[in-house]
Amino acid sequence: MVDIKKTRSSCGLSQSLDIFGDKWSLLIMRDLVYFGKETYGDLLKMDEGIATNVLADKLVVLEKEGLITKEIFVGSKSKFKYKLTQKGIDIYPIIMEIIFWGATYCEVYPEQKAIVKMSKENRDAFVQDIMKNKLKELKEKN
Amino acid sequence: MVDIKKTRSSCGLSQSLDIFGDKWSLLIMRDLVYFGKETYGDLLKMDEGIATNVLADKLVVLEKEGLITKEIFVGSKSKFKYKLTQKGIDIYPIIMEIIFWGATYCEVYPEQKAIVKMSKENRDAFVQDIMKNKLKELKEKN
DNA sequence: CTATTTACTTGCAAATTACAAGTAAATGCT
DNA sequence: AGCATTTACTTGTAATTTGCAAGTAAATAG
Repeated sequence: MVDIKKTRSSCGLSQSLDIFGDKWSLLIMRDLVYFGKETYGDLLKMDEGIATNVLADKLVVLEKEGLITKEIFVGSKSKFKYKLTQKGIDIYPIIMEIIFWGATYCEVYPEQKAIVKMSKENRDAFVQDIMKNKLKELKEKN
Repeated sequence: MVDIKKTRSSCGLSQSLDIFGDKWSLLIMRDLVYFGKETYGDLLKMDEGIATNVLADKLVVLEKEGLITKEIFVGSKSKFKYKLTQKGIDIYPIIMEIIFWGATYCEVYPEQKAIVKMSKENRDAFVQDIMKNKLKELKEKN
């Protein structure tokens, strides 16, 4: 059985939304990029309370789409480590842009508002800094 | 009956995704911002083929969330005009960032790839230019 | 005055998400 | 060695969302 990927159109927006256009994927990516989470258990503890089966499903999709990789923890056979690929790291500017919007129009916690204010003043430097760090981690391939 | 909005967390990302984190909302916004569509019928014709009930539902949500307004067409009683608010226009940088990502990682049509390449070279100017135009339209309140 | 356009609503099937519980291998503790 | 716990899930079922086809009702067009 060939698994044909049905794209709704050849617009980059719709194709992207076919991958991460849901209520959970970007939150998972946020926790991986921003909060440095690495395991299923860590992700499960996210503030928003994701269901176990939804997390498991999304991780499979994100891996299949090449945004993350799954590898065995060194020294432990029962633990897996989810890591971002370059493709996954590149999602970060999108997340940041949404957080910027949210800081203006939603009632977010003051801490986030402050971070946003600070980072907006030098948007590119901020975004690129975090991405560079993630990329370095990725290349260190530990 | 008070309609309590249940937010999953006080993070701007999750709250934003509660509003437009689905497969359709941003495509509707794209057509309004980018392709200058204004009516239900125009939106229904989008390339991705949205179902009539889904479009109707999403328009209600987007209006309730203050991203768009609905007004009667001047000179026609059976037509409605959907227009972006400032809050809606501010979604544009998010859409653009996703299109940028899509241009790198999805198989988008060449035309879009070219536009992205051009606009990436001067990202801020490009995004702000479109937003300024939309804002001008909004303020002309015709 | 009939046909078409415009903006939907309705009904029902299919897919996705939510919630609770269970499982199975690995590890930690005594 | 043996039992409890951790880790990473799977399974089942209910609720919600989406997809598709059809219908409707007011307004306009010929």
